[in-house]
Amino acid sequence: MAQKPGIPKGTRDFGPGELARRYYIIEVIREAFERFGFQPIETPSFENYDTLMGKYGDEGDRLIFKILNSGDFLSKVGADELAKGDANSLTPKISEKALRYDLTVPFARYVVMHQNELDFPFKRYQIQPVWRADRPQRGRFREFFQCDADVVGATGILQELEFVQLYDRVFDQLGLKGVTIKINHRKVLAGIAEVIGASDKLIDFTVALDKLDKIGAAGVEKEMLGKGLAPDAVEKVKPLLDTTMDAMGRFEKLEELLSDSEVGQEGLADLRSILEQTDALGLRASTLVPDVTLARGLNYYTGAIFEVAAPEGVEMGSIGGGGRYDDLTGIFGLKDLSGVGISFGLDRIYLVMEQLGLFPPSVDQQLDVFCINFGEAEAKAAFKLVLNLRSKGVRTDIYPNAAKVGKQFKYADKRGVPRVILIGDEELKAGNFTVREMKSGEQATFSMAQWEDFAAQLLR
RNA sequence: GUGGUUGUAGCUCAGCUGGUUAGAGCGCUGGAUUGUGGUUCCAGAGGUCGCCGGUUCGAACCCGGUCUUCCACCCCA
Repeated sequence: MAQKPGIPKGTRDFGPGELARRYYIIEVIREAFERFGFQPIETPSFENYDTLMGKYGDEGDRLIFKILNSGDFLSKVGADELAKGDANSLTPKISEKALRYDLTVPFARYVVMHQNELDFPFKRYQIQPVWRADRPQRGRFREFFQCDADVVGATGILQELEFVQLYDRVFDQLGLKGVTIKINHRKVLAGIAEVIGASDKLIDFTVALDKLDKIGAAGVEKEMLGKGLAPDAVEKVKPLLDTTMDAMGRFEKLEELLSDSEVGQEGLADLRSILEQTDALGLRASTLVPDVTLARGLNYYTGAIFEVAAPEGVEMGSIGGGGRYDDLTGIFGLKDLSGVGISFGLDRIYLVMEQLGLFPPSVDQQLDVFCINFGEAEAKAAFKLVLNLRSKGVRTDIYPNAAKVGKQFKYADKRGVPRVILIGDEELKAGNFTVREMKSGEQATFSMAQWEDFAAQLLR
């Protein structure tokens, strides 16, 4: 009895057409990473359970895929414990491994484990899949690729400036215009919380603030009150919730509000200087915008926070994010090592580019020449020519058997080949090959001896 | 994890208040055309109606469960 095949929800197969486009994006990102001096690393797809758990907050823990122990996974569980049915205390006993949830925490683990081999500041990039046990939606998958660049062991905002430029270079190369790079600062958020006397509720406060776009000022106020923030504290935040004001306007309000907060001032100084210097350096495809409501990665970011929004009119969550974490390696025992990094969401960038029709046609053309097979003797000569063309870097293929010519042409057409070579008995006798341009239907005949000229012409 | 939604041919979808043999377009295969694709014409193949169970004389259609899709939360690339 054959079973019906399927793949787990939130996962996808990729066909040749999709992969050509994905590789194109990856190549642009990779080239940019290397141009900016980052070095590649890879880490295992699964880590020890304890390495990942507790690093992303309660919500994050829930979304981590746990791997069931091999063999008798119940051997360490007592009968009474099993009967209790408490999943939280049971899980660590039956699972010692978990699928990578992001690339940042594994990187921190890598840095700590290899600290004696690394030259600091260490700049690495990493392009690998990560897994989250989330409920899928458009642009949200349970298996997806992140493309991360981080530097550890470097302080000073030159790094932040560099990451903004890196984002911009990639989006410019991809032809993705109108991207917004939003920036905020963890110390600014801490400053606001301090000024309004809600330092102990920092996370609740920022999570609520982050929803301004979605639920509006009234919704944010309601959520803050619901989370137990004092009414007069919420009142003080109100000026920041004025959605009629643009980003810079709200930024100025912020400067007023934070005049008495030392942390707040530190954050503002960073932000101001990143904004000013970026302004002076210029950006090609994107805009850098301060956004007080931006709050993410609260469990480890300590300085600047980035989030990248797709161009206006495209319905898509963030296509990138990042920030500075002063003590990420601290949890693994290596203190006082500052890190900053950003991430590109490959799968979402793909969807945005698809929607905007930004893939160049050349990406979809994966074969330069296709050779028709007319029979044994003809194919022998043809195959020689095919190998010659391939040796020069021309992407060439030949039909494996002497099927009907019409069928072979149809196949060539499906593969999107721009030109077809014909070597039938006429050409074979004369020592020629005929080239048909599929689009125009024009045909030209070359002498076999001219194959190098023909190849050179294609590669121009 | 919560609430909702979707599932019929390879793809996009029809299918009436439950009624006989479940349809269309595109695609696919073959032929018209044994050295010429993308146009045209002709013929053909392809479905346990997501899966399991229930109600009924009778279920693609109604009910329950389950899986899947998409959406809103939560959170996030």
